[in-house]
Amino acid sequence: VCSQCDDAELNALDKIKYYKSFAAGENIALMGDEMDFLASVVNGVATLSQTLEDGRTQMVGLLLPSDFVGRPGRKGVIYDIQAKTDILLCCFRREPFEELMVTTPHIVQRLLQMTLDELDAAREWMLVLGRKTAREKISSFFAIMAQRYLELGKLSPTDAIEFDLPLTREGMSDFLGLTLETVSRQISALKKDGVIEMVGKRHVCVPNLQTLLEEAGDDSDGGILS
Amino acid sequence: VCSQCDDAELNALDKIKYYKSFAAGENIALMGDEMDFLASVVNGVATLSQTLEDGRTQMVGLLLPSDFVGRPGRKGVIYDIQAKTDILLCCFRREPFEELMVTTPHIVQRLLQMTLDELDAAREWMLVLGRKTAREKISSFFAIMAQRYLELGKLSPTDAIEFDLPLTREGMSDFLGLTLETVSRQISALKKDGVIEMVGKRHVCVPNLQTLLEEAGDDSDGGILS
DNA sequence: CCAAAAATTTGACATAGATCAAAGTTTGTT
DNA sequence: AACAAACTTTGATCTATGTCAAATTTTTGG
Repeated sequence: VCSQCDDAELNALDKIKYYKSFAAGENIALMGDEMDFLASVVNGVATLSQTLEDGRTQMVGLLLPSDFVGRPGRKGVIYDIQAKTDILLCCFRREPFEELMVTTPHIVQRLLQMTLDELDAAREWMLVLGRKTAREKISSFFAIMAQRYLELGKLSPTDAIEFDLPLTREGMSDFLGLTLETVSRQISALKKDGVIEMVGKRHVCVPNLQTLLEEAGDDSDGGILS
Repeated sequence: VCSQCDDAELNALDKIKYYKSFAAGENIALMGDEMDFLASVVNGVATLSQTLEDGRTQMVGLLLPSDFVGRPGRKGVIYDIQAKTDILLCCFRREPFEELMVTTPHIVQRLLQMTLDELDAAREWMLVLGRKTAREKISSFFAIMAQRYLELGKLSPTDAIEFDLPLTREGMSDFLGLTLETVSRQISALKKDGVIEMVGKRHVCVPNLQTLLEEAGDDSDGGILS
C-alpha cells in the first residue's frame, strides 16, 4: 500500500497501524460484519468467498502477501474473509486511514493501481471459470501460483519452480468452480503426464513453466505478462 | 468520471475531451493495440472480452453508460473492446488526462470508487460463472440488466420492468460461459414458466423482479444491494 | 419488396464433470 | 504411540450442458 509514500506519509501510516494475526481456518470477517480496519497481508494466505443459500461456494479473491484487505469507504463486509494459513495482517484503523486518503493523494494513487491490477486478475480468472476445461483450470491455478512465487521469490523463469499449495483440494475446487474430486483426478493426471511433480500432497514442482502454460491454454508464448 | 469534480476541474477535463462514436459491431480496440485515450460511455453498450487460441471467448466486462473505458497508466490494451450497439464515447487524451490525475485528487478518488465497484461486479460475476446452473445464469443476467435499468431509469422496484437486451444470444453465451443453444433453451424455459415475457427477440419484460431474483439464486430478500 | 445473411429455436445425441460411495493417507491430540 | 478427524484418491454411475444438425424467423442490402 505504501510503496509510493514519502517519509512523512509513512510516518502518518505508522501512527494508525497495528498488527493482528489469525490462525489457519479462522474467519477474519464474515459477510454482513462491519470491519473497522483496512489491512495489508504481511505473510500468509487468505481468501474471499461467496456462498449461495444451498451451500455452493465460489472463491472470488486470493489474498497473498502485499495484497490489500477491505474496501475503503464501506464498512460492511460483502464476502467471507478466511485465513487459509496462519496469517499476519498489518491493519490500519479505518477512520484515520480514510482521512489520510483525502489528504494524501499518493495513497489513493497506489490503491487505484492495486485495484486495477486486482480487476485484471479477476477478469483473467473469469476466463478460467467460464471457458476452460477442468485440466486447464488446474493448470491455470498452478501457473498463477508459480508466477506469483516467481515474482515474490527470485528465480529465473527457466528454472524449475517449487512451491507449497496454500489451499486444500476443496479450496482449489472453490477457486476453480469444480468439485474436489475433479481437482484430485486432474492433479493425478497432470502428475502422470509429467507436467508437475508432487512431494507429498501440498508441495508442487513445475519442471517446465512453458509446458504448464500451454496446458493452461494461456498461450504459446507467455500470455498476459502485464 | 467527473461527478466529484468542481468547476475548475471540469473545465480542465473539457479542454482535453472529444467525442467519438462507433457503430454496432465495430471494434473500439483489439488486444495488443495501443489506446491513446481514456473514455466514458455516454450512451450505447460495449464489451470487453478475452479469447483463447482455439476461439473460445469469455466476456469479462459489460460497459454501459457512465462506465469508464481504458486503463490509466497503461497504453497497451489487453482485452478486445467491441461496440455491441451504436455507441458514443466521451474521450480524454491520455497524456493530459494522466497529468490531471497527478494534480487532481478528486479524479483519482472517483476512479478508485468506480474501479472498486467494477471489482465487486466482477466478483459477483465470478460466482455466476463458477457455481450457477444455466437457468440461474440467464436469470442472473436478466436480473443484472433489470437492476441496471432500474437505477438509470426511474421505476419503483415493485413495477414490472422492461428493457431491451443489448446482446445477441451469442453475446449472452459469451457473458455467461454457455453455448448460444443453451441460452436459447433457457430463455424459452423461463418464458414458459412465466418468469419473463418476451416481445420479439430482444425486448424483455420482468413482471416480478423478486421471482427473477429467486430464479437467479441471488437471495430470498434482495441480495447484494451495494 | 425480395433475396441473402444473420440470428434464433428446437431436436437428437455425446460427454465432461458431478454425484455417490468407499478405501487410503496424513495430521493433530491425548 | 494410537486414535480420531480431516483430507485425499479412486471407482461407478448419472446428468446438465455441449455438439451437431436442420428448420424458422428476423434483419439487411440491393
